Amino acid sequence: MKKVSLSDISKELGVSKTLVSFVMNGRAKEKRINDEVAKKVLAKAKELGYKADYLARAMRTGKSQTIGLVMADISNPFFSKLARSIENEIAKFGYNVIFGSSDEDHIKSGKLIEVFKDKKVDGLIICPTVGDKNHIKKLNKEKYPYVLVDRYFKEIPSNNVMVDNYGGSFEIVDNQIKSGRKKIAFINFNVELINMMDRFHGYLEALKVNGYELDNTLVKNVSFKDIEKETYEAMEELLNVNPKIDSIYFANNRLAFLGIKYLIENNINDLKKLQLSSFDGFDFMPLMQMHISYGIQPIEQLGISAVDSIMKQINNKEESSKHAMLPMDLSLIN
Amino acid sequence: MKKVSLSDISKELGVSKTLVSFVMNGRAKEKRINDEVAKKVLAKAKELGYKADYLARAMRTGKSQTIGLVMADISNPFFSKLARSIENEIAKFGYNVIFGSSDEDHIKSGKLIEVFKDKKVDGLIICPTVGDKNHIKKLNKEKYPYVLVDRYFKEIPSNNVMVDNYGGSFEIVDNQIKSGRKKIAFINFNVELINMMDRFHGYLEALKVNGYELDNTLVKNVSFKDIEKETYEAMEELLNVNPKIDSIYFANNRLAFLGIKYLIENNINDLKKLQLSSFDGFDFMPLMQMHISYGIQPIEQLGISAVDSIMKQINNKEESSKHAMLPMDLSLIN
DNA sequence: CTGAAAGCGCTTACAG
DNA sequence: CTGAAAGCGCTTACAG
Repeated sequence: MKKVSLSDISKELGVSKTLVSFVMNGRAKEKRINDEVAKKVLAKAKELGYKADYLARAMRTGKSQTIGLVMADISNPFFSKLARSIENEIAKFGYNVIFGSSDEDHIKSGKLIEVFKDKKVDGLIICPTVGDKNHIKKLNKEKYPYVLVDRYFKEIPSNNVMVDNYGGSFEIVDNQIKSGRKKIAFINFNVELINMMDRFHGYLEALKVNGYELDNTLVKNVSFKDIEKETYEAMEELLNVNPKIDSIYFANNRLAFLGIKYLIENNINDLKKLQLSSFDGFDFMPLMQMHISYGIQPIEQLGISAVDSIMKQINNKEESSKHAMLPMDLSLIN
Repeated sequence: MKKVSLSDISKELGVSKTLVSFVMNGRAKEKRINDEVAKKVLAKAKELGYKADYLARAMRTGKSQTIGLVMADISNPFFSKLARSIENEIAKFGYNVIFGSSDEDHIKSGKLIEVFKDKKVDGLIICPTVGDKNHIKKLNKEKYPYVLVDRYFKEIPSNNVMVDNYGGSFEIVDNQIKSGRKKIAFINFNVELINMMDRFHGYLEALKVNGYELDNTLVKNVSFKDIEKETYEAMEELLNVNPKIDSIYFANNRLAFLGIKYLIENNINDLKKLQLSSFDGFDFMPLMQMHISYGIQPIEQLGISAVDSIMKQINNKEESSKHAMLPMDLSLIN
């Protein structure tokens, strides 16, 4: 089963490669090629099992029908669901996706971006890390099609698709307050990711609107690398130093998972005394010992919007710097 | 920042493209190129910011430095963790991975395999679906590098990396019996995936070894597509028809999740009466209301072994049809 | 309506 | 030790 090329067809039929190429690319009408000839070409192509060589075409046209997806960690459910949504949506355009995980390390994400560009992806979908500013600036300068997902930089113009972190966070905390909680602790990451900052600001605003003072001893920031240890430490400090805490709000599901793990391991499970909430959840949250309020991120829509943006850019239909924001869904417990 | 090509360097330096190519590919010594000349080339390449065009090279050499990963569903934690393991491991060889989800549909997986081959991936890592036999046979015939993961076909030779489904399943059920359970129900998928069949056989063997009779009313098989509804139905039938059931064993974590959801929604949570076990788990299983015994699949090792196999094949170091089997880890509750 | 030819940026057999 | 040249399989401006 040796490779069939354009020239095999052209030779067998005694026509030029040009003609065959036009026909195979569906440009027969446009190029006003004789119907009979076009049919013959198509038939012969089928007979020989011709399939255009992807690499040759990609090299010539500069289009690879592939996009690159750079995110923090494909094994994290948020990202794997996002990846799936992107896969499904972009398949509609005949595209595939090549992916890489940065672990929130901008050295890694920078390398991934470069490699994917080398591999001539037609566009990039990126969940940028804090240090990715320069990479984004570079993409802007090169006018390389890309869209940021889940995070962006206020000071750098970009196409991006975001979740309403601020609004969702506000609602969750506001609900805690409305259900009578007085001392609401907050555990977040100690990085300057805009999505995490916005969640903090939502927390602040909910306090303010309800006439609560911010108590800095109630706010803990843990590092991404040492998340297990530091979350445990944060829980311990919160509960020991401040025994009046009656609610803990986790900035994401991983933190919530670890926090709940701590509580269960330490037999702290009186939900009347201590209520829990999390910015986003896992499927299993409703099945746990510790009931918890949580937000539901519109992950599928996030992927759809990202693909929409990148495909518009690839087809030159979109101006740059479009900021999209999707609302959160909430599962609240009183 | 226009593209710098080989010939740019060769022109500037007055040497041939051949020479530049050799130097850039680290074959200077081998080709016994003058050290001075080689250094000059390297310096000029650096000065100009030369980077070999990936597509041109790939077209010429037929190597894309990319592998294709075909699995059931990237958003399923098992597969997303596997994807991550593969990503990490293959990065060590300078490779990237392009992925696609088949949803256990062999039409989809067949298409993915074809597309990835079109895109000239150097190898494929595949979690095959039941209907993929012909696709695998075709790959065998073409001698295309691939390795099966998590499933394989007994009647078709292949390189594959498996988990010890039979042994792990045996241990789990044996543990239930040893802890005094008399009527152990089993919920599985109704498909002929070898991994699921092996889990069933492990269940059978544990019964047999302990002198239990197989009671067919205790075994339920649900479909992949209608999993939620059918798992609920299975749970209902099991518990109503057979009130003496004192243990339910789920063939995978998704089934366990749904089964537990059913139990919680129906307030059935007396673990003394009804014990639970699952072939594989989720991180959160220890945190749930319903305690459950579960196996822990060596996912990371699965990815590492798969990459090992595929890279050996790509580098022509491995004969075909190597069957690897990795042991399960268990988290058992009495 | 159709074709000869150039070119994308590499690699490599061949020649000296 | 080095180079001229062919070729991978396409696409497309140009010419008629």
